Amino acid sequence: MPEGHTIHRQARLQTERFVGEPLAVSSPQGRFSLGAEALDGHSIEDIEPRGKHLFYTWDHGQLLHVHLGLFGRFRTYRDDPPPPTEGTRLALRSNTATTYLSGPTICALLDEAQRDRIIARLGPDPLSTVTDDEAVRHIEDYLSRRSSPVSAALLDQQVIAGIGNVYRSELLFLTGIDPRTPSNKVSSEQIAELWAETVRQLRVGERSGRIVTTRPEHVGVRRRSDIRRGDRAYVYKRQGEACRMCGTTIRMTEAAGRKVWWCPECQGKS
DNA sequence: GCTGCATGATGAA
DNA sequence: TCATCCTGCAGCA
Repeated sequence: MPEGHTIHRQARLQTERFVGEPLAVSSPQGRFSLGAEALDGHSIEDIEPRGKHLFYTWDHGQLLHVHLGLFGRFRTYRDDPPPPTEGTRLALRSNTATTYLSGPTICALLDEAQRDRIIARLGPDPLSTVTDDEAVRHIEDYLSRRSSPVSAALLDQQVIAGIGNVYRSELLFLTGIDPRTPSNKVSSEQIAELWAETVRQLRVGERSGRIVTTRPEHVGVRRRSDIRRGDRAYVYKRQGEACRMCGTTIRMTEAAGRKVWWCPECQGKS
């Protein structure tokens, strides 16, 4: 679930459901009890997504920081929520909705200086208001200074904030870039295209709540909504299978300690 | 029931 | 590069 699109989607949905009314806040699991106590009965004024981070501003000035990490998950219920599971770190309850957070890497109160430091370390967020020129310039600047593979750079949140391991493989495929290309050998045109594709894809992900990068005509259906579960990606986790574009066998390698999949024919021929 | 793996990130070595 | 933290689930006995 959790790449940048999930975070922005949650910010949007939770804003609709929770902002502006007093909430019952608790930590059924107990690991955030003190924090929950400090928030209980107060209301959220603002929820700000940045890359994979969520920052909640409360009416009494408290700041809540949530990062889902690899396992974190929000579960939201409109009417009668089931009892929270044992692992529920944070429960937010309004009159009409309940959200349970489990498995986050971070769920903690912080101050403005700490928040600002986190934000300062992040590259442009494709779902926030940054101009394309600024973003491309930032990425170009960063990539030009390194010779490590572009696939490693793409997981670095300082380069682009919000890309994770699924989008990494898919975006490199969609832009025809070989994942092993040294960062400083990626052309300006490719960087501009990579950014545009990133914005496009994360917007689709934010709206649909899932990562779907394939186009209907490439997976044998008419409409995007008909795309089957196993057909949502061009290369991610498809090692040994045929490329949906050219039929070449998809390959896998590792970069930045995580798996990357790519098509040796569609990527890196330029 | 147990094992391994996963859309993440950090700090030590 | 490795170990570590966070949870859930598929696959297997």
